[in-house]
Amino acid sequence: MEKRIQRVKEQLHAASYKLTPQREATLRVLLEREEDHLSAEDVYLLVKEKAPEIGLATVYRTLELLTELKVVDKINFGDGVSRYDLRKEGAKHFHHHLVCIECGAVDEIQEDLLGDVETVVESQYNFSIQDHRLTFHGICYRCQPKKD
Amino acid sequence: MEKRIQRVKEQLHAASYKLTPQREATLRVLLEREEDHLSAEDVYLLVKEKAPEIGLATVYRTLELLTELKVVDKINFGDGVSRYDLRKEGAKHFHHHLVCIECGAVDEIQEDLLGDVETVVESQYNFSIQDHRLTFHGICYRCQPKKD
DNA sequence: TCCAGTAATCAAAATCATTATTATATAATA
DNA sequence: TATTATATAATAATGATTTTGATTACTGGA
Repeated sequence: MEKRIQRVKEQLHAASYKLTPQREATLRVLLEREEDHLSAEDVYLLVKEKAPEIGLATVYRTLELLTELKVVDKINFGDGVSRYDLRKEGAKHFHHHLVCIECGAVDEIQEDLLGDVETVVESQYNFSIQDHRLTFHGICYRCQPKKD
Repeated sequence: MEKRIQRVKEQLHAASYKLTPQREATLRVLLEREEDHLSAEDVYLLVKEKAPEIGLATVYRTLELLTELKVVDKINFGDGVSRYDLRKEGAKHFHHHLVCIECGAVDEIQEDLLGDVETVVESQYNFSIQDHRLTFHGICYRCQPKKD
């Protein structure tokens, strides 16, 4: 954990920003809740536990900054709020999501399923892919009708 | 064009809604601008040319209704506004998009590239897929650096 | 150490997309 | 025609996000 914070600190410095206590607290929340897809509000409430004097605007600015530095991904599942996801280190690509229409859970797929598809798109449409976003909507394993 | 309007009219009636002049004007805008990905505001401004007395809320309600009937798809590219796309008739699946990070153009891919991927996801994650959304971000053919 | 200049912060107000409300109009039905 | 349900326009309200203005913290010289 400390190592990752250290690395983000270096990234910030490289872009001539500083790792302030507020930014560090925000980052720690993101690291602790790595598996979740937190909204800005969620992050704010969690950061407040560590640093009660922080403001919502600061959290927004920090998340935006981290997005810019590609430390986090800003995702939008169409539910009206932006969510923030820590990028796996070294991951070039956005991972994929399974959104359950029953319970609303969002699961992740880490593997890159799109290798072949990308090749087709690149050549057929002469489109130079930087990133992709793939979301499946359906019913997750937890909500599958039980057969008994 | 008239045929498609007629068909939507039937769909509306089947769900006990009516094709009011405002709804028809909205639908006509969508048909005329089929290739675009219009925001609610865009649609509103265009409909206003035909039917100046229409209100923004009515456009929103109409778009919502058409989404419900699966006449249009409501898409979110993460730019803060929802966009509305007429569904190709008979299309079961959402089509895919190529979003250019240079010029902002949004192109469409009609073919379903995800058949194999879906099979993997369904079996491996025990996830019953209803729909999918795939967006590639990159540089479109128009913005490719010319080699001269 | 003191100071100037910049960066970062908080709190509050502003903005933007969207939704809810309300009163009115229009159409469908008895 | 009287009654009821639907749809509408205009406006207000909402909720997420951004901007603003005043304040504070940090940095590198005199």
